[in-house]
Amino acid sequence: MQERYEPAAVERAAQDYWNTHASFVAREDSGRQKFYCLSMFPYPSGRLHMGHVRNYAIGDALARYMRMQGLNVLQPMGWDAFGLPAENAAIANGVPPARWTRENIAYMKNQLQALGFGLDWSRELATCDPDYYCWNQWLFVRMRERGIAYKKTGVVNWDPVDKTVLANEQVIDGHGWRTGALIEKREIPMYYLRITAYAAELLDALQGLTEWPERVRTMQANWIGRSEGCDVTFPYAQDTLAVLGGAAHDANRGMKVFTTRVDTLFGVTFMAISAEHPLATAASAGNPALAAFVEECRRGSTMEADVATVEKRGQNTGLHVRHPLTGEPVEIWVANYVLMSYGEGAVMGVPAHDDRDFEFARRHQIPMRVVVQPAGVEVGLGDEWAPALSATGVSVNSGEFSGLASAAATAAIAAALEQRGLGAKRVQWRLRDWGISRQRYWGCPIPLIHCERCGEVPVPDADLPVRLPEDLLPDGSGNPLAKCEAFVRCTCPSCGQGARRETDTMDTFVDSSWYFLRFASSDQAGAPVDARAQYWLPVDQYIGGIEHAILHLLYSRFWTRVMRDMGLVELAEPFSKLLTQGMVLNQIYFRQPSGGRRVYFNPAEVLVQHDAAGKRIGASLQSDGQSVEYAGLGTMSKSKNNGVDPQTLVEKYGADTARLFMLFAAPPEQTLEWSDEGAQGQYRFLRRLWKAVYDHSVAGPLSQRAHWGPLQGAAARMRLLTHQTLKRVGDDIARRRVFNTAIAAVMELLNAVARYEEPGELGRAVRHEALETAVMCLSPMVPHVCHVLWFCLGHERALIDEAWPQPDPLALIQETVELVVQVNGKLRARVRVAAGADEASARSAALEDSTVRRFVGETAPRRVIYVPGKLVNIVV
RNA sequence: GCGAAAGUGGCGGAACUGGUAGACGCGCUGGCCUUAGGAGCCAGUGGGGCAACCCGUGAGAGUUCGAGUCUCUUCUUUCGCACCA
Repeated sequence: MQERYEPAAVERAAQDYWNTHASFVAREDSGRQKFYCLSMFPYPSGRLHMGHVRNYAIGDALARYMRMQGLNVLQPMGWDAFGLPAENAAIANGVPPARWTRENIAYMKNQLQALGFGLDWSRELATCDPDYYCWNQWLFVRMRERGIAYKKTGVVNWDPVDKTVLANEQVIDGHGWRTGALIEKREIPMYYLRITAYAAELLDALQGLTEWPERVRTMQANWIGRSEGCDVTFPYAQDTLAVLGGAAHDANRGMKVFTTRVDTLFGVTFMAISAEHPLATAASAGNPALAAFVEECRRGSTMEADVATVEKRGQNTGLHVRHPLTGEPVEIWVANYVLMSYGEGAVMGVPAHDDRDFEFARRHQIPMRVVVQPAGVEVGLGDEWAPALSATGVSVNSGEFSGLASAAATAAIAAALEQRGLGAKRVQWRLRDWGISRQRYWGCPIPLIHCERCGEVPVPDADLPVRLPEDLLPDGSGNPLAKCEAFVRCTCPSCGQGARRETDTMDTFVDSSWYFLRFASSDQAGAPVDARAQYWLPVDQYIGGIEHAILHLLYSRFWTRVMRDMGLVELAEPFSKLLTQGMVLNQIYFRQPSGGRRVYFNPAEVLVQHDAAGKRIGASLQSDGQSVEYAGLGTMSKSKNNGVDPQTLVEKYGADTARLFMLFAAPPEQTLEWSDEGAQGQYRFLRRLWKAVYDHSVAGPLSQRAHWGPLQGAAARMRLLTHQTLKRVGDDIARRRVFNTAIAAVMELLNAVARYEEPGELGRAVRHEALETAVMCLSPMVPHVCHVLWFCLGHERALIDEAWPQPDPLALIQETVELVVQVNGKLRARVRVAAGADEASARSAALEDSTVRRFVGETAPRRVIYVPGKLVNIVV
């Protein structure tokens, strides 16, 4: 063993060993309990970033720990390889997305391997490979057959200059990112997946996901958004019928809305419809002011956050509906806050009992009518009314329903509506069907053919996959597939005549909605999954960013159920246990020349000045010594120039230090702040560990393995700490899934070993056990250095193949324990008592203490609280 | 706007089930060693006070023998909002 810790050599040796022994190639074995550990696969953006390192360090630590517990572990890796950045890179550099993506994959695979993650590369997949997306297409055709996939129109962001559909990300403040043109909303036909058919099941099953973070379950439940309410039809008045003409689809019925507060029906003073509502278009015909407003609403982005924060504006159509119970005319307004994509594209306006309607009515001087009197609130319609808006109470001004409590009024009014055929109780979901059509090149082609005679025809299974041509170059103006005649021209599978291929591709969320199933049988050429999925699934531990808490996880839960209903898999829930990892942040530094734009400097180039107490007092740029401004913490990004390349870190300190820092600096679920000094500190720790093992092992092998009898003094304390550490680390990893405290525990153990100076063979044996335990406990987190140190400690077998040891109960026995003594809840003393001391002896021990006596005084305690083994609280 | 979370020393964090606030690490201070290094070792480090002690977990209230932890109000920050992945 050499004295110096040299990470490069250590890591090469360990990785060579794992590779030659195929340590991480997983095989199905029905006789062994499996553990499927999955970290979300990366988008191949070019280089690994710190978020990846963190994600995979967590997953690998868990996988290695479970492997040492004797489980049959599968930890695969793949590439979420379709997506917009490849097209952006193509526009910027003129490189076809396929080449760019594949080069990135090759580079990043090298980086992952250098970090020494225990991955089964034999199952590697990339979603841009026809072997994979073939099954997206096959599954899509099956879903279309079953009515899960269907076609309807949807709203997209349209850039009128580039004449192209933009992603939300490409819309900046309502303008196109490249052209700067004002974005318009445009309706186009698209394919949707009927996720709403599974809404109830997806919601109910959340209760069974007890190993998911509570907040993720809450967010999903709110997203699915079950609400009980009532459909209400407001019959059209004569003026509206005249505008709609006889052709309108529901002209003879009326305007349908959904409400959760039908008890406020008598408070309706207006109706609000979306600018995209058919009636809005019809009413615009002879009304220039309205037409201008509808036109204005068509501009701007489709994002809900934008729509919801926009100033609530509206325009009266001058048309009316009739109140379903009173027959009174009600004005119809077009309002910019009503979404066509949610519900019916129309809402009833009850200003006195809804926040948004209240604001809208005030702005447009629409009358308000109070119809619910909450208990103990003055009726008034000024600002003071705001807290009462959504309250329930007793119905007033509601005809025959006045005097009923809100719940009773809801039931009675719904019944009255139903009797007239103008309404019915219904459950409404916030969840909308999933639009999967994208007018983009770098994605999975939707396998459809448009034939003039036969209409829309799916591509027959035998002709799948529809291969995406890989040599096209997007230029920012529309989908290059649409201009590729070689792709578009085809023959109709049904009539044999010339036809045109669909050029829309699928949302990349489709790709990631079932990749975890494919890993179980990635070499299966005849089906998307096979019987091996039954062995490996569900994923026992899924790890990924909190930003995926809703969409990706919900789509995957939906997709798995669809495959279940097709008989392809038996499970419904793909992920048993979920860990949502926090983001990686770094400091942001900049200078702002007067009148100029901010120039950002990478924190690595910045020198921070401290005062004598260690407080940060300023920062300057290393190169010129002039000061720079500190702008706080932010996620690592190019625009803020605060990224840290993991490659540099690995080259400087090695993979083990990179992993150790990521696991030590924060618990997995919290955000993590990058710190160069922190990483150095972890490197220092690994060096100390190395030195400790070196100093111990140069003295030669142990003369004999110890037979542990009862020990005394320092040796007993050392063994106690050793086995306490083993217990703590196991609990931290297996139960709590936290690594920072596990690592801290080993640091404490190593600090104690350094202070433990007992000479002789007994001392050496105790020290040996402590060091062995430290190496064992750290090995899931820093596997390379531990692999080598394990051999240095005299073992023949590789550490990865060792079984995780049990703590020795004998070493954990303590004869006395320290009790905290409080007087009136304030800490006053500590006393040692026998381990199993009863209340009487604990109490008398506490009262013997001089400080305690001083605070208790001469009077008898009013009450004494005793928590065995922990504390005595004397109340006086 | 709606939904979800988080606020603890100079900094990252620990305190898991209501029971010792600040483990572990970084930074900083002093010292030692030295073929001088961004190395290693030792000691100190929440604030106040000579001390006994007192004060301290974003702010404000409450429950309790006891609150960082539970309840309510409030402020700030972060994440998601359906075409970024």
